[in-house]
Amino acid sequence: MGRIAKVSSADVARAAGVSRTTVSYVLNGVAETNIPTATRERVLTTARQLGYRVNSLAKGLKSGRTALIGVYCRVREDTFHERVVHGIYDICYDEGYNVLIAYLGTTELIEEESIRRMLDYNVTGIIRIVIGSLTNVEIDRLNVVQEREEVPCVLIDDSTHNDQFDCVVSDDIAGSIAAVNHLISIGHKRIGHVNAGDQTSTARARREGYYASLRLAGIKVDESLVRGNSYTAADQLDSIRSLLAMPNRPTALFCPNDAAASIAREVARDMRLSVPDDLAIVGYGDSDIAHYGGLTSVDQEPEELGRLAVRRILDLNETPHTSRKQILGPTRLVVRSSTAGGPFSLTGGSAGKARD
Amino acid sequence: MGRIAKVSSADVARAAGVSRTTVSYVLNGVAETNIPTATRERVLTTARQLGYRVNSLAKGLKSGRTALIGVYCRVREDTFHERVVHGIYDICYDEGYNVLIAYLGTTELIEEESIRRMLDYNVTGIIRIVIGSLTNVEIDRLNVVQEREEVPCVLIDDSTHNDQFDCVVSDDIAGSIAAVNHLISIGHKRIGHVNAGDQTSTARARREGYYASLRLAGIKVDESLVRGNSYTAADQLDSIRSLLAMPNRPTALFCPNDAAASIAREVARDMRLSVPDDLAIVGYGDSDIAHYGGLTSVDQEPEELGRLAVRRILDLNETPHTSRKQILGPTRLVVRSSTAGGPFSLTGGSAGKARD
DNA sequence: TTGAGTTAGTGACACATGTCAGTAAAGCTG
DNA sequence: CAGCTTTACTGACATGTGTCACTAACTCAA
Repeated sequence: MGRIAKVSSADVARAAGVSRTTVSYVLNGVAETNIPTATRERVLTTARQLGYRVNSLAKGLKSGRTALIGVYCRVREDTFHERVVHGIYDICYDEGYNVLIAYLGTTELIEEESIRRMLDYNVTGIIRIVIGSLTNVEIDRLNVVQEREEVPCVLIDDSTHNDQFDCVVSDDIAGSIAAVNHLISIGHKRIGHVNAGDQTSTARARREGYYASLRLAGIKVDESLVRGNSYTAADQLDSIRSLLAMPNRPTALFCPNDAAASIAREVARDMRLSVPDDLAIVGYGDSDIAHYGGLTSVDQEPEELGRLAVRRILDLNETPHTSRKQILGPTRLVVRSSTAGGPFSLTGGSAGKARD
Repeated sequence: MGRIAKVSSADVARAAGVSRTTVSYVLNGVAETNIPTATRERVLTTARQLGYRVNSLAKGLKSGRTALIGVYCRVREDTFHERVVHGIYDICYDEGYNVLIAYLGTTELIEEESIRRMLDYNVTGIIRIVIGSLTNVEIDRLNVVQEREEVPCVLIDDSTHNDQFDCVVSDDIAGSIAAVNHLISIGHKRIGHVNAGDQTSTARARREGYYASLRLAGIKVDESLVRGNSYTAADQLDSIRSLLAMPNRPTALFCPNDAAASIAREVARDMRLSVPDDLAIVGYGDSDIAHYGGLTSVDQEPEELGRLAVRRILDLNETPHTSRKQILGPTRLVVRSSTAGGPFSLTGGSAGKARD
């Protein structure tokens, strides 16, 4: 009934009739020592029989490093974080790592303390999922972690500081080009862009992709079709209303996130504009909003961003002093009824599934 | 440049001119030993000056328990998980705990191993976020954790096994009653329910709430208005189509999740039915789908479920042998345009915010 | 036979902590 | 001032590892 005493390597040693050192050598596969296969097998089988598991705390205490990876972000925003963390766990599981997570609020104090607590567990690395942009205080703090504590840090979804930190971002330019190319390919020429400003690297890249696509297609850029300067919903609502109020309004909108696309559709509904006939809409991120709302969108495959980040941490852990690297993740256009017409169906996209 | 050597309690002892034992007593506030305030202060200030932090690994190794709480779930489903984990972190932060997270796939092996890894770190407790229902294998495994390893377990969002496990669920009956009451209050009498079957406790409770609300209002239950028997999208699509194809079809639908509500709206659109005039729709969960799609929905406040679960774990940790408890979390009806009409606005609900 | 070299393995330390048992000094009491 | 109690503190052990340095036994060529 009571707690089962955990078996230690000493227990295994006793049962196998060897010293604890031998057990350790066998279990860690130390190459320099030559242990005959007979005893090696004997140790391994008794370890298995006793259900031995290495004590992660003791191991970490001794070695100064645990198989833990810390992940944190400020606040929840649609399903992006969660998909990233899912990808992070994928690789961590395969590599024998565990994931320590923190959801910070807006207070600086909490961030400081949360990072310290991760370091208290001697994590192998820290992944910061960035929404928006980092403050100077945050940058300094991460620099301390990286330089002084020598714990590798990787940023996800922000390449603004790619000179100071390793970062993993999805290829927003390629994704945006695919999105706008799609609109062009179904006949649109006046395509509006809900600009999200210069603050974030994602907003800059998505706008850049928009311009690039038009250029590639030989469509002259009309600057009056690019409006807005932040990701805030209020600003997006304003931009969309003003775009659709133009005398020769755009026939399609490329939005930098699904929230904006969703707002656009609601505004269109208010204006009695039919989607996609009067107005085609493309969002970005392939969130549940897009999946369930039938919005064409660009999937950033956040899981893959998470996987890439973990792999980078593990690389840095083996060869610490490589130069900073920016890694691009894939994107994928998911076409739905907001650009394609036709009746509603359940297919397409990977963002969401039914839950209870 | 190099790694800063971490300060140990021995360093503090040396600097303060006392023994390590004294440092330990002061820092842990051991009551039995009488340490004069002078030395106590001296120890505390030198600890602060040196930036001393207790080594969580050594502490955990010695005490057999770490300030870690393990959380795991099978797969991502809209934003529910993430909001729960956010709430979990809230309390964990306040109480000095860290959160270990695992996103399992569908393989049994991964679950077994993931739990074992958490136990390898001597976690204080394990929280299982249930989507759908538990298999017998899973139940057995959690029982082992709880009984043999004596690590408290709490289930979130499933009360089916409330005799064996502590669980935290949102009050689905109350939430459903509020939702259906709302439909009744705006004049609906023929209200359909997209039934999600008997497999999950949430589905049962939401259906029960539907019946209860009708009964309270004195509306006779028409069983032909209750269709479907699972949470799968295909089944829901069938049920909704069949409900809306009835000769005297319902004027309102109460759906057991937002995915179904979203499907209902798309089906209505295909049928040229106006929402909410021809058909009012209420979802459940207040996910991003609802928030951005203007769906009236019931917010389960998943953060609160997470908070309650952590508090329960901490309680169980202090007084282990209390009997199993089922804890109910609050719900909140969020009215939007799918039942209320009026132009689109940005207010209402807490599920989502704009992100980059 | 002897010295060198190999094989197979072990003892002991260090990591940072919590805590039990012990102890020297001081204070108090009769 | 002996004897007891209290104060203020410490030494030593235990937790489970990884690993360095060391050794006893054995092999083998000269």
